[in-house]
Amino acid sequence: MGKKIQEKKREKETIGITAPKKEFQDWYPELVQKAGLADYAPVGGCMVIKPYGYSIWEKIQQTLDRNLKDSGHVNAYFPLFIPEKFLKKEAEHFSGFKPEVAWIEDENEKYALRPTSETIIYDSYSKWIRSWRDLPLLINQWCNIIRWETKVTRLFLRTREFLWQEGHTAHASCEEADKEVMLILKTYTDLIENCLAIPILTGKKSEAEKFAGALYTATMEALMPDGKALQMGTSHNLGQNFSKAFDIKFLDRDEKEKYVWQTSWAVTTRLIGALTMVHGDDKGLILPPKIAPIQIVIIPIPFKDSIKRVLKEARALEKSLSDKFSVKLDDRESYTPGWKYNEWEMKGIPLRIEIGPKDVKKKQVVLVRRDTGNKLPVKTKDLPKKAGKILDEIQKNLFRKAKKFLQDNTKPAGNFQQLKTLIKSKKMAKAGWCGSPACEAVVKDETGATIRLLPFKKEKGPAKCVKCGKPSKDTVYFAKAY
RNA sequence: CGGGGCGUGGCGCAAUUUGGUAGCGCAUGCGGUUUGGGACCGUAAGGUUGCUGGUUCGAGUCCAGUCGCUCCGACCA
Repeated sequence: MGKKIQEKKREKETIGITAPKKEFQDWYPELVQKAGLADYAPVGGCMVIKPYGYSIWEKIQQTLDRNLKDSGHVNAYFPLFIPEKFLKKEAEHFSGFKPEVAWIEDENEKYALRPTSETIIYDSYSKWIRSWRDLPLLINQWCNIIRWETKVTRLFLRTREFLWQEGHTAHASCEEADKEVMLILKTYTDLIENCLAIPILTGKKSEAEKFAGALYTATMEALMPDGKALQMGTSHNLGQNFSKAFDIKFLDRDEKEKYVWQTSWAVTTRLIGALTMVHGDDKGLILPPKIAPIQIVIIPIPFKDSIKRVLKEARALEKSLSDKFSVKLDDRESYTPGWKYNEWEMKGIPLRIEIGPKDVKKKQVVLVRRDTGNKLPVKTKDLPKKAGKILDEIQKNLFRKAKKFLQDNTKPAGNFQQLKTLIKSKKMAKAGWCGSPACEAVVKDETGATIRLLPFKKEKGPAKCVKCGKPSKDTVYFAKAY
């Protein structure tokens, strides 16, 4: 008897996620696969985004696309293949991307599979832009990107092909381009903090870390549970580097011919990886309500003598909730309620409604929060209002928890030894920097950490450079990165 | 690109040490009983052991090569 129970227990442990979040290296890929987000592909370095994972991407797309269109951006599509001579036109850009470009060729020409589309798009811009009246030009593209990484480390975070949107704008002045960079940063921040509930730090990249070919790069950085920073999105002011290389000129109001000022910016399917890592727990994924493809799952408790009545009630619930929320009624007969609880918890559905014969009798349902696991009986008539309120709370709670993690794991480093210790203990370090690339390089060499960003607003911090001890120019954030 | 690990039904594993013709759990199909936290009984189907070659009467097992996946570094969204 004891033996049987033991066997039973062991079996149970093999269902669902077996690795706890503490064992982060195992937990993450297991969760991604078991929650139905993605799978390994039969092609080296590539992944299959499964329907559930893709539906999260679609939610991200919808949210961002709407906001971009509201601020005057339009979508277009450019070729996957970029002639080598285009890619070479901006020297810094080319040398930056060269190591990870995949090529195909025919008898006439060698083509890059786009690692990013600045060059192919700006060839068109040189034809389209003639006058100040053509500006600003605000175009976005949703597409796939190829970067032939030598090795793949993680689903969603590093693959040879991934999905993204890339915005490419042209403006009459540097100030306008600056404004665009910040507008996009704000749009991204809204997506990432308000919808994905992931707190971020924003600032500029150092010269060493900026986009190849940019004047400067604005970045959003989030901290993952293993202490590594994840770049969530970037927005670059390209200055006139590309417009000079691609001859994108316009006649301004003052009748003078000028080169345009450009920006480019992107977020990728990597956001799904961040979402998974930041909010997930031992039971699986936890999706913030604003990005969850399914916000509420209804699980009927079927007893033989009451199943019809319960199902009828469950369907009525689904109908009454579905104009306000995205609802799924799981009325599959071949799975027990307990099985379904675990399944939908693994998939991270924020709110579960249980309804059984007892509830029908009492004109109530039981609400269960994914983030806290709390169960709460609610009168059916109060349900839409109450559900909305709880979903709001879950959204806020997830952000609050992630914010606390970010704060608790960001510590000041007064000297190099402290910096080393912090990085080793998986923290993000706030430290002074004299501004010299040499100090930056030594830190990277000896700790593995890079400058993730220089905050836009100068922050108070250690007065001396963490490496050389000279007066600090900026307070910056160091961390290892994905 | 450097170092480690692993490739056996869909998934997780056993059999490899000592060569003898592949087994278990989960999942799946069917029949039935069930269902308030991963139900149970019965039954069926499913594998040229990553690939190529070698040794042998005989290879999942030994040898060589190769491909893939994965972890740790370097590089990168």
